[in-house]
Amino acid sequence: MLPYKELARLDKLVHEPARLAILTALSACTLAEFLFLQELTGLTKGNLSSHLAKLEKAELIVIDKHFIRKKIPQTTVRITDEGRAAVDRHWKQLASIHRAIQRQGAHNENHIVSRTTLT
Amino acid sequence: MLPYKELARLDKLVHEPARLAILTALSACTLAEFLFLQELTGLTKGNLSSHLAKLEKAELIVIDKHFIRKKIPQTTVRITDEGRAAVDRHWKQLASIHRAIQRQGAHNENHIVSRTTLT
DNA sequence: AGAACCAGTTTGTAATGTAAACCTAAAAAA
DNA sequence: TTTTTTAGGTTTACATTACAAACTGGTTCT
Repeated sequence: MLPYKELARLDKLVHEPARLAILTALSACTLAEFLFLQELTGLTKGNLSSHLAKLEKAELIVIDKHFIRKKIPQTTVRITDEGRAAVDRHWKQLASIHRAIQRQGAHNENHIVSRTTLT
Repeated sequence: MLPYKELARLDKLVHEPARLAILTALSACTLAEFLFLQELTGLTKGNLSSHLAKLEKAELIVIDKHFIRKKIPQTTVRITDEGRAAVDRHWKQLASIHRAIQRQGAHNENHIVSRTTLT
């Protein structure tokens, strides 16, 4: 596929900044506490909560809500294999698209203009 | 800034897939025709039109609507210096954040879990 | 004249992301 | 003991967004 087309079609579930941050952070953890994740990403609790819900629905993460000593609520999050694959793929895709474009830009001297010159 | 925080705060005007594609394409051109850009990115006319409007409003591009031989309407687009700087910065920022995270991941053996372990 | 086409723009709408308000329970203060 | 504050999130409300579909104004074909 043309690199610009690929770029325009990136998976927005993963690409969205807050979720890319969450997924990337999680892919470096075995398990993460809600509040830890919040500190890491700088998101508000509300936003973190709803982004996590969206990621869980897509089965990219698993959320576990429980209580510490039957008292304090704690939410922990793990990335799924599918989630890890998705975020990995996304970073690789970004890099590969960017490389492809830079190579192309280098050899046509940056003067593409019209449809008629499209190769 | 913590890399995950930086990631979560990326400029969405530039980061959005369609617009990142448009800006990146334009930064490799001196000038581009509307229809050429459409072919390159695979966007529909409607979407391309509204994304372009948004980018123009932010002064990242300049749009010129004119007629060929006073007959056929033609819209051409150029990226501004500001736009070129923004898209350039964005790609560099993505790469640098990713590098920073990979380095960090490498030396703490991927078991970060809770706030109390945050360095 | 009418039909089809071209090059885009505008409109309508469903989904998105965010901040602010809210909830439940525990700990601290009065 | 009652009240207040804090902790750990969730839910709600709203403004913004992105997209597809419908539309516009002109042109060429028949």
